Amino acid sequence: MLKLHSTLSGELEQVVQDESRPLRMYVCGPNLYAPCHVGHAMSYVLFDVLRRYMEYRDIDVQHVQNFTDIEDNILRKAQEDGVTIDELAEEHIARFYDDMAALNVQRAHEYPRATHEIPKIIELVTRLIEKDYAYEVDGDVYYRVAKRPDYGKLSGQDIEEMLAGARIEPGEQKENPGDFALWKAAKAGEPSWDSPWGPGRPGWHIECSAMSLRYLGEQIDIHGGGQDLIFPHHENEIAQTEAATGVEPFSRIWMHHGLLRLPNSTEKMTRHLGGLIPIDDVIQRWGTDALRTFILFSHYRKPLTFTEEALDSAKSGADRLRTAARAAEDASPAGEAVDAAPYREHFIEAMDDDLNTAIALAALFDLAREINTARDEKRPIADAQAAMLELAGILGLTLEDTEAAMGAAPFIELLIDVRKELRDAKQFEQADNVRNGLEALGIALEDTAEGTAWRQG
RNA sequence: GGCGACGUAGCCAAGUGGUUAAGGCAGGGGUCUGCAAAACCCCCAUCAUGGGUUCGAAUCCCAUCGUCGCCUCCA
Repeated sequence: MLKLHSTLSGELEQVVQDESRPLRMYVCGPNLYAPCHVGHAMSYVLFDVLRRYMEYRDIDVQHVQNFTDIEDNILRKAQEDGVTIDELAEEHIARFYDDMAALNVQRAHEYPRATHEIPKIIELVTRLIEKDYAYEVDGDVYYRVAKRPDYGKLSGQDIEEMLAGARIEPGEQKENPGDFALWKAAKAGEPSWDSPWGPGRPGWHIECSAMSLRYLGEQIDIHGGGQDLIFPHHENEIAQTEAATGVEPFSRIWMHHGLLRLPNSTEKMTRHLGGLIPIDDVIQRWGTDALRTFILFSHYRKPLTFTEEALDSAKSGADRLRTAARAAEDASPAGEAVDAAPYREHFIEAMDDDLNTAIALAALFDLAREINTARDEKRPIADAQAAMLELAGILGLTLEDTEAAMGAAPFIELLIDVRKELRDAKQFEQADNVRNGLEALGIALEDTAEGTAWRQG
């Protein structure tokens, strides 16, 4: 039984699928004003692993992730670049899909965009006004926080405390400093949509509520995102959605992960501050398996620091798994075959316990050792290797050589033949030149009793 | 100031009351090899500090020091 920690209850909650429908998972996606960085990769890889594992455990998942394509940063960036917000969004959505493919992240079932959901947003705001949870002032619509006694339940904040510290920006006409905008009246030059309150645009939090309601219904099973979204974003989503539907809790489980920190710093990575690391840079240098291994080496609720050393270490580890999973079995194996069952059980036990990927990986490393030992002893390993690839696949690890290396395979084989002739002639110096030359290109040769194998090193 | 986390070997990191504190990386010593590489074997921590609770604590409590996140637009 899979259990996940919920921020709302502070405890482990059982993940169970309602028999009448798929399990509903909503993950907060990016705001589309800049490319995604490694911190986003960490988030999306985590939820990808969660989904893959749930599916492995025969849970049918409906996975929705939003694109927020209207908010202050996007308006500002579009203006700076002299493009429309739509053009800006399209550019970053295309890049997002490329990044997800490179990360081996499975596509969500739906990727709704805020600006494509305006009717649903207006409907939701209207309902909140009707229920007296929201009020309109000069074309702005605000959520009335004080009407919700349990406001703050997710972040553990006390409403009185928060209101004491909050401020009203100039030009805002809130009843209460803690109130937040559901709808913002259009300013000159900004894109806007017609609404019962005049032309305007949605506030920051409302789009997620609207999209979640439209694509997943009034109550969902898992709502996820980074810990930086707990307040105010998710707190406000809960307030809006529960007020509008009367259904509590809006999401059974609120799942939040720790944030990635910058190298040479102890602070989190964020696009506001610069110094970001684009996802494709990391994948080009270390590879997808290494990046995913780096992320999964620690528990998702803890912060993680991005360092080159840690990525190198993760890459070496991933290579070790790949070597064990891909090594050729002896031509005529004999003796006791490796039994992967105990490792599979260990893996499942770890994953069930709030997605303990560090222990799940440890189980794979233990299995790798046993496979390697059995291979040395010429015992059957193929079944165990298949099990290993299956379990690694749950973590989204392919344990494959890159396409570039695969494309070069015929040439590498040719050089191996040449080197063999040199070795047979005891011309070791020249043979070593071939090997060293390949190594410089990232190809390592390994001489075995059956001949010479090569791999990416 | 409020709320929430965290501090385990050279590095990353699991473990949250009870056999010898997972796993990875790096390092040292072996086996194998023409030499390597890979692989395998062996070695490498008493858990920030100080108290306390307990038969027993890295695990619970208190204090101290240090670090981080959130407290309105960030995964």
